[in-house]
Amino acid sequence: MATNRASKRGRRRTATDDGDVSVRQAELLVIAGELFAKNGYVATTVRDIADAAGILSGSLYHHFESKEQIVDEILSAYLDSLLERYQETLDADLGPRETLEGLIRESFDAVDQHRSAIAIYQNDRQYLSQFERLAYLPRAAKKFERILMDTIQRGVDQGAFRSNLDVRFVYRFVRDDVFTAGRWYRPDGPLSA
Amino acid sequence: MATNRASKRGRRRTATDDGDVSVRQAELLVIAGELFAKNGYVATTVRDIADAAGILSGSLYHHFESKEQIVDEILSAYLDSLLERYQETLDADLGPRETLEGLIRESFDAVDQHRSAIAIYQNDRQYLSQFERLAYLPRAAKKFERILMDTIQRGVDQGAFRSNLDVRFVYRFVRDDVFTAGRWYRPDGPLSA
DNA sequence: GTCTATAAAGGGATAGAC
DNA sequence: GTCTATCCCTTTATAGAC
Repeated sequence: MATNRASKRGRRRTATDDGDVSVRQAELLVIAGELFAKNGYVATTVRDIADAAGILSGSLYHHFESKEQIVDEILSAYLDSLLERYQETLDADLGPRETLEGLIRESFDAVDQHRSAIAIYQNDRQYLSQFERLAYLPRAAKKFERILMDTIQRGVDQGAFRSNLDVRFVYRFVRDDVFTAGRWYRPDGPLSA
Repeated sequence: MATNRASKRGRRRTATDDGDVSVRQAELLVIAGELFAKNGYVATTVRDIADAAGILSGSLYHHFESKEQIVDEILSAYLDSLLERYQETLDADLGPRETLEGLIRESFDAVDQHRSAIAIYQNDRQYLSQFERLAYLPRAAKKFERILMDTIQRGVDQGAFRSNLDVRFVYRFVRDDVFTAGRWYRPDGPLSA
């Protein structure tokens, strides 16, 4: 998914760029992310981003090839990181309850590092999916859904969770709560519903 | 709030218009609402709306004075209706638990009639609030928050709810679940958390 | 109530100087 | 790495014919 795309993608590199996103690019991504998260992708203009960064809009195109690339960098960084952590949790081969708790904890931890990305993902995913460059968004959503639902289903099958649980309902519950970015998260594990 | 504004507002009335939104206007509002809900307010152009309605964009301005008015009509209809139902529930003078259940039920019932409006309210509220015409949005949000939190607090004070309940947490929980439009609502009353 | 035609403003993006 | 200058396109909105 996004990782493959990133490596295929030909970024405009400068001499000081040793292979990853440059420091200046990273700064600009943070600024852009906050604006996208606050006002939405479409409502945020490249001029808004440049203004906030203290440069002119034309200068942005030294760092990024398009507005789409900017949001792409933000979202793929978030999704790649979260998926990687999910995979590690699954690879630990724990029981269903511990796995689910781990997945939820990873999701909540991501809130800190990727607050803007989560808001953008939540609000603009549907709109952004129309662009080929961001076509991985619905695929990522399905992937996360499958991981969570499989884990819940496994818990029901093995008797770790109540068998009358509506798996799809629990999934929605977990997803909505996790993605409601907030500061009220303590690692308890809300598994009752 | 929105009700006062609506009566103050001078709408462009036609001869067949007997005081409320005309049939054609209502049709157009449904079409516009679905587009706004799906793609967002900014990403939806007046041409998109006109196309979906089978007319040209200029013709829309026979029915509405601006794009802002269109979204205003959609959102104020939703908020006015919901607030009215909330008020009726409060006026019934029930106990805290029954009141809260009633409020939640009303919120869920509104999902059917105002599905588009809810999505718009959720996704574009912050952006739209910058327009004077829609400055009532944050005020409405605060009003609903106050009603729900007062009810919960009353329940804690009177011993109807557990006293170690974090009132603000329960409020967020209720709000997020209510506003997650879905088809999985049966009137149970999730008061445990 | 809709269409034609168009005005006025703002959007993303580019080329080349510095 | 940023600025100047500008192109081209899309957007909202209007005026008047039908």
